[in-house]
Amino acid sequence: MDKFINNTGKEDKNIEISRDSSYTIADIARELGVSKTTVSRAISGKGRISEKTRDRVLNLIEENNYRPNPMAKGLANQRTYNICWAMPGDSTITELPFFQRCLLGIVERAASNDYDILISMTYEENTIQLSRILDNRKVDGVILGRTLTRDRNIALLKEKGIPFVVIGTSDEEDVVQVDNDHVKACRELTDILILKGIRRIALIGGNMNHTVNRSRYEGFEEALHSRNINPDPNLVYLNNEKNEEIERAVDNALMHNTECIMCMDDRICATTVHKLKGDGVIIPEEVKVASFYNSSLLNDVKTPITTLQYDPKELGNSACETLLKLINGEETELKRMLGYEVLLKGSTQ
Amino acid sequence: MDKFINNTGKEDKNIEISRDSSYTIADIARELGVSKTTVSRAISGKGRISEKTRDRVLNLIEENNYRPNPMAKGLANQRTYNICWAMPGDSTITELPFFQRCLLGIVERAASNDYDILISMTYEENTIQLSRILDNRKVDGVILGRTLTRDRNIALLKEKGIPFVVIGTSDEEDVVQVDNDHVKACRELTDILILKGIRRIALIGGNMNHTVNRSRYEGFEEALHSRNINPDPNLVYLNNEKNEEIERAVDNALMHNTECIMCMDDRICATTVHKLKGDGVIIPEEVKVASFYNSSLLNDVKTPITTLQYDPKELGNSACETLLKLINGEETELKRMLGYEVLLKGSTQ
DNA sequence: TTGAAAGCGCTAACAA
DNA sequence: TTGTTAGCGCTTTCAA
Repeated sequence: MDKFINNTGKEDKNIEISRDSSYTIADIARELGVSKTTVSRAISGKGRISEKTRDRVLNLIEENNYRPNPMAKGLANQRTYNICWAMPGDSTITELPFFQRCLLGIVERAASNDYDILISMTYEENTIQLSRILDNRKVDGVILGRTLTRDRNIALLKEKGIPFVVIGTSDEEDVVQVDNDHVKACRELTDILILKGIRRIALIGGNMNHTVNRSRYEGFEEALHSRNINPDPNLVYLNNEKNEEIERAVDNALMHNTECIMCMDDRICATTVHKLKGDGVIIPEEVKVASFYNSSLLNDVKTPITTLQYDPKELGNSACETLLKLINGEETELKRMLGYEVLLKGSTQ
Repeated sequence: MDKFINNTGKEDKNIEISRDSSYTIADIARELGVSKTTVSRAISGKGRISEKTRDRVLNLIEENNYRPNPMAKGLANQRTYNICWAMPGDSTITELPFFQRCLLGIVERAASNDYDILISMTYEENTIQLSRILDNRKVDGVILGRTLTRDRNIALLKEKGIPFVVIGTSDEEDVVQVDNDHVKACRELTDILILKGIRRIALIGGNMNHTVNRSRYEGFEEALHSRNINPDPNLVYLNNEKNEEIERAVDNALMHNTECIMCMDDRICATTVHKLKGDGVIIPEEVKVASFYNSSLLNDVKTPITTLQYDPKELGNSACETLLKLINGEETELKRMLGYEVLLKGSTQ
């Protein structure tokens, strides 16, 4: 422990190195016998300055481990150098690793541009939390973690006129989006199952206010249509939130002779698999199972599940990159689609 | 959608209400014919001011939905009004709902004091991410989400001299801690099992560099000792990280005739239960199972598992409250212990 | 190429 | 009770 804590020699050295935290641009200027302006120019790289003086300044800065005071810089530039990560606060969703993984990508990208991430929770019903942060002007832009149909948070963001990027899809114009191509991915996975000769595919889905679920449904339907299969309304179960609802849907699907149960996300799939096991239904012999989203929730399942796989960290990274461009007034695509993978496993063999 | 987005009437009204975002204290002063100081005093409540003028100021502020510029305020006060939430970035841990739930409590408490949360990821091996945020001085204090033995992040925080609170336990002096009483909780749960007549209790544990795991082990051992049971070294398996290691531990425990497998956390428990099921071992008839931590990971298990239960949100809330006190120079306890619940379920009957 | 000075929006010591 | 003034630490215009 001594090694880290009580080595006073090291501590002293550090105190010397990092100096007082209120070591300012003025101190540097004085030590070098130049003006604050010159120092500022050396740091920002803006304006003319001789190589020689720039190097002198930069060296001293390096030596003293000087960092500009972010608030002074912010006040002068009218910037906070913070980005808001607005993630759902609903308890069922907080459990999912998806948003944590996005965050990892966001933090990484932000840090490399000397930006930091401020957290806000969002809710379907109200926008007060996000409102507070926007009103307080603590951030230069916002990444919205999920989209809803008629999304009140998007409305709020537009109203406030702050740069923002959504992870997800939105019908509204002028909303910069980054998303996986759920429609295409789900169409492809469904189509593969159809090509395997499966016809009676059931779909158990979640909240249809979430645009991601709409996209998944759309892809599913498109695949059926393109193969001239009429979707059986008895096999489509949407808007299931609670475990009991999902279990009931499984019962109904079995009753209607489904060959394969398609789950819209990993939580639905975990519950479905658990229910099937409890009922002694064997996967894939008696019924096949596939999921439109993969996560560690499905790790502990005996039969590996056929799923679609995305990379949430890359999503976050990309969303952050796009937002930084917006903030800096650079051009960006309005809609950026990231890839996916189809993982065919034992549950559909 | 119109209702939220295109109601230009509403939009206009809002634009009028929230005014230009660069509406400042000087504008208020001018409109009211008073000085900026007076306005500042009305807002902060510091210094003498007549009720009448205060009300006049406050009313105008309300009307115009004025918010002080956080950077100007910060620059003048030498405060950021931000708190850093330093959570583990290791992928296995990011999956756990624990830290998200803590965050919920932290955000809630911070917001009610007009503080915001900045994210930093921490790692066992390096401290660069946290270093960056501290050097940049974007936060007034830090909440460290977990503690390690010989924790480099704690060393860093001490060195920088920034107020901080850890969630977890630390041997070092002068570290303000908020934690559940793991030692006591684990002792109690273990003791209950002993009282049920169980003698051959196996323990499968995780990384012993994490202080939480040390505390759990301590509680387990204390219970055995106090009942004069000699812990069988063949039944204690520590430092298991990968699933294969856990599964091997389960095999060994069964081989050594364990009556009950105690898991140090929910992930270990989920893997253990899955492994037992796969091997056709029936819970609780052939072997009992209990866990020192409960979470949604254990929801989808057929036999409900006996566990200890904590409230991570309360933990976050409490840590944030404590940190705010530290920042404001108020007194705080050095160590705050929160409660727990013992949930006896079918897995130990 | 460099510097003086004003300004970003707020606080607080001091004076009135 | 209120106002004047001088900062907080940085950027930027304008002048040298």
